[in-house]
Amino acid sequence: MIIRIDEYSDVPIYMQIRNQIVMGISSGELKGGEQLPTVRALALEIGINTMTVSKTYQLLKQEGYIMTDRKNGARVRDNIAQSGVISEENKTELKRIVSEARLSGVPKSELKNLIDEFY
Amino acid sequence: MIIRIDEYSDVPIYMQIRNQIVMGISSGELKGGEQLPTVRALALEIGINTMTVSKTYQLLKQEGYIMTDRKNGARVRDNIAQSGVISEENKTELKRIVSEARLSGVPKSELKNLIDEFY
DNA sequence: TGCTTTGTATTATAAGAACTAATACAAAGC
DNA sequence: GCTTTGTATTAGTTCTTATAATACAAAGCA
Repeated sequence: MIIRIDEYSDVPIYMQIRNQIVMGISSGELKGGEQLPTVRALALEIGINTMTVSKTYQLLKQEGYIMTDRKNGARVRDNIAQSGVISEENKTELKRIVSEARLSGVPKSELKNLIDEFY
Repeated sequence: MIIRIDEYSDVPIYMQIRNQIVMGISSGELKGGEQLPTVRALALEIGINTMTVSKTYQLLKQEGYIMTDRKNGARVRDNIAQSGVISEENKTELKRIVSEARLSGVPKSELKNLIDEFY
């Protein structure tokens, strides 16, 4: 999987990596049990510090998306816990996005189409 | 309109205010031409610095949501420009939210219901 | 004319987050 | 023993955010 960093984005690098991996898991591009690049390999590929990647993996591990150990490196978890609910933060973010889209004249149907596309 | 600040949030204060005003405009709670609180009044109410509120208003003004002048203070714009498209940032954010929701076991229908609720 | 109120500008400062750097360590495999 | 893995440590830089204390220009009003 190719990770692309937007250096002009307000989103921190470690969060951009985290988000792309989460989206990769959801889309099926990254499958359960699949090995992720080593922290050193990914840091070298992107051109950033190894600790930044390490912190990304720690975050993903804490969130339950991946597992890490010194034997196998980092791998996508097979059974990701399903809370069944959307976090309050994401709900508020969704409301903000919908509000901005609505004020921009984007029709509701287009938003629903994006849900279909991303789900 | 009541502005509530979550002091534990990662979202900066000026951005929390900005987002709540944008959502207020979209929902209709804030109407075109309506006067917003003065920077000093809002700063006092929330318990923050006046410059923080001022910067929020400058941002909203730059984005085309409000108008400010020394005569009338800050008012919601009557005719907000409609680009008709969703920004790339918001599209990516939406994809992230949908991905996380899907991995959490939230059904697609629930996301669409939220679109209906927020639009 | 003075006073008030409006948003805004200025300058300085503090605090925290993000990222880098250089190095080292423990655990496991070969 | 050597390598590779994630991780820990310590230090430092840079940027953003927010505050503080004033001050200013423009307009309304008494």
